[in-house]
Amino acid sequence: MDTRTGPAGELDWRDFSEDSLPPLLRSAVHSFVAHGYHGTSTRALAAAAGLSLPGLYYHFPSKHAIIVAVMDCAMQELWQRSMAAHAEAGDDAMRALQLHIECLALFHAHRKELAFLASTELRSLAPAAQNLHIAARDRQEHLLIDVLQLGAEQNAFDVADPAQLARALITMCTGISQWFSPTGPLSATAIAQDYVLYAQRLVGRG
Amino acid sequence: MDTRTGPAGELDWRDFSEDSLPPLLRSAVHSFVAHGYHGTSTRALAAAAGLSLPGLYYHFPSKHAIIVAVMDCAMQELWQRSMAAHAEAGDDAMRALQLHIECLALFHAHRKELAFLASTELRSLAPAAQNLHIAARDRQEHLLIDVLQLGAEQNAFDVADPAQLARALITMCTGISQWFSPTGPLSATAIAQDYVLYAQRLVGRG
Amino acid sequence: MDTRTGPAGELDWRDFSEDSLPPLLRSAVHSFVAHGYHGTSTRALAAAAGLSLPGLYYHFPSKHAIIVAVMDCAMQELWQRSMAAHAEAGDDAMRALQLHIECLALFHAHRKELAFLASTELRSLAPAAQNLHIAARDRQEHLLIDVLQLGAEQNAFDVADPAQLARALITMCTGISQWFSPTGPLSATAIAQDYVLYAQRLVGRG
Amino acid sequence: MDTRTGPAGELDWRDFSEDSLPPLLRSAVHSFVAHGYHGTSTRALAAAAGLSLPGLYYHFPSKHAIIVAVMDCAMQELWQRSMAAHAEAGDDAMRALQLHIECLALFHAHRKELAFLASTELRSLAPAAQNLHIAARDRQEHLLIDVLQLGAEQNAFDVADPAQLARALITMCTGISQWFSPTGPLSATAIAQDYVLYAQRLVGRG
DNA sequence: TATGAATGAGCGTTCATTCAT
DNA sequence: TATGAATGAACGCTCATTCAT
Repeated sequence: MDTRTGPAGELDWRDFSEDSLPPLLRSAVHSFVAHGYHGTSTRALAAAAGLSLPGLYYHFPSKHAIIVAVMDCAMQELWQRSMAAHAEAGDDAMRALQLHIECLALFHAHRKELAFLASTELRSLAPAAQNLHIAARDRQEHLLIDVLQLGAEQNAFDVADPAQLARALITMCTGISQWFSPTGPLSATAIAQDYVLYAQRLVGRG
Repeated sequence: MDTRTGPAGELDWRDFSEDSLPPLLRSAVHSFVAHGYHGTSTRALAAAAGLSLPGLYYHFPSKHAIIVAVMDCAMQELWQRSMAAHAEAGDDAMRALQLHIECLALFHAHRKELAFLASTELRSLAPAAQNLHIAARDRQEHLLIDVLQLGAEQNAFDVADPAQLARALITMCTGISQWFSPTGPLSATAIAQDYVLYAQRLVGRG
Repeated sequence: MDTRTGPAGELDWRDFSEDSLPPLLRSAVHSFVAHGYHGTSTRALAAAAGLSLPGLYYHFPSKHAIIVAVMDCAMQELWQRSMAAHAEAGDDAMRALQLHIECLALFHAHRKELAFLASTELRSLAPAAQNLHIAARDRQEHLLIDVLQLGAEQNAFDVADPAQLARALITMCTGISQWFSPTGPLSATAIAQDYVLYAQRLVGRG
Repeated sequence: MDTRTGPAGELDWRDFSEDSLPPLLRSAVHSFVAHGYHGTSTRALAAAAGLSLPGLYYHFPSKHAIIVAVMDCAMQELWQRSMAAHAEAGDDAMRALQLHIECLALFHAHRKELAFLASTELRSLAPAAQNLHIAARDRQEHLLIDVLQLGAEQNAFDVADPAQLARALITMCTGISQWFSPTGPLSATAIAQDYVLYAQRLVGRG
């Protein structure tokens, strides 16, 4: 929840040039996406990471801890980027919506595997971790609801049920992670622009 | 609201009063949704069905065959309802869009678990079954793409990239299965109406 | 142990024209030879016999009872043929040896599967049945030992250890069931003649 | 009775003082002989080896791999001993026959369980492994056929059908593994001598 | 007789995890 | 740090057998 304000500079929420995960988690994400949490064995995780099985357990206390780490990274990265986009938008509801959707779309395109896991493997978490992530997800969702609510109150948007529309917008963006391909015809940036247009239309101002 | 137009036997695509699954598959859907395919043991499936483990294997040759049966039912039911909706719409692109979205939304609300599985457990299928279901999913997707294309050509819609928008619409509707609750404040019918409005706006005619 | 003496005539111990097993046991022998007792399931037995599984259990109380029946048939048939051959031989030790070996060789060629089982699946029998068959096998073996002993005492044979030689002769003949083929170059009759010669040589009178 | 003729490293084919199997395979042989491959469970194998079930699978990838390893050892040991015996015999056909039979008899007595398995569980092997072992068995059989053929051509033996007689000799020796007991009245060496005599008689020179 | 439906026990195998080295 | 060796528990599945019909 720390949006850096120090000399190193504000986070550029549009920059996905650096990978956000340590190598071990990177390969774990790959495996989890391909076969699911329960469909991935610790041996497979170790092999994918180039480690022996006990080597894996040196870095993480359990298989569960690995997916928790993955999902923590996912939620944290999305949250920080969302906060940065929000900060850039200022008080304008329409601008906030545009940047929020752009942020969501970029994230689900550039971090498609991570994003996919975050929405898929919630059920695989132990109850405690699950509750934490549901809270984080709700917090993230409310960011958008608040934007829609604000826009509706300001008559900037024609939106009857902000919560309902927020869910529609979010799942729409989440879907990107299921079909986006970095080698496909559409760049992440182009997709994000399209989705911003979709969002404008959905709030009745397209 | 009986939309049957032909002789007895036509499907009323808005009628979800009857369950579409035999009891054994019904309980399997429940388990698979809760823990995923790989997270559900055959013993759990048998227990949920009120059977012993060999009893389960009397009815299905393998665990895999169970999820294939489930996904077959899902795709087939959605396809038949979609075709019926399409038939009701006739040649009007806007009407076709409205009924298609209504159909999708109703299905993902009323059959939320079945629909959720169909989009979640594709990766758990063996290659052959997977290919079959990818083909069915693509066929289903093209139904909507064609509507959007037609509307665009007729200038009924303002849509630049029908395939792209179709994916957005579909994932939007698919998302319903993740949060809809039959005991929640919104009925499936109400949600479907909202989503039809969303669709109209997304094609620039809302 | 009954060597028929009635009007139907003495058993022709060289005649293998009729199958000695009811069809169900016939197909069971086939399966047991191919995969062994423990490698053959009751389902496989039922299928091979053209029966349903409960149908199998109508005829036999258990899988074990089936192999017991098979082995009973094997031992009984060999015993009866051996007794008939013996009766034909009369008091001449050399003639008794010749006919005994001819009998063994013919049996292991013409009834190769049955004979193979009888020597292979003894270990699969329950203790009680196992003891019975070991006794029958020993009785059968003593038939030959007695012939050798008699011949040795009469100086018809040059045999130091009749029991030892009997085992050699018997396993030699038993081996026929492992490689004999009814479509091969050697007929059962020809093989039997060769083995009679082998036996004569082994008793030092070839 | 050290027959080594070359530099250190030549196998003494009459020396059975050392066990030829690692302990795990040793106990597996025991179990397989007692109950057959299909009648022996992996749990029984593990228990006999003093391991837990996964411990067994740490050393071997499957139950099948265990019996393959056993049969490989059996065939290889017999082959090496046979070759050494052959080398010792030189060009003399009768001497080759004598040593070959001595070698077979000693092997089937001293390695009775291993030898018993090699001739019993061929059918339990998967097709690929089965073909390999059939080839090895045929190669082993041809060793003796060639000796008989050579002796027949040299008029050292009176043998009409070398292949036929080879089978008789081999099954005769194989039979030893079924009744030999190290605590019985006959030593392996004594039995081997008897069987050499049998062989001499069978080739018409006893 | 024959079978559809079922089951307790056990199969071969793999799981996540541990620990001495 | 890293690994070879191990394990209790559970996996998907099949076994021989039964019984109502």
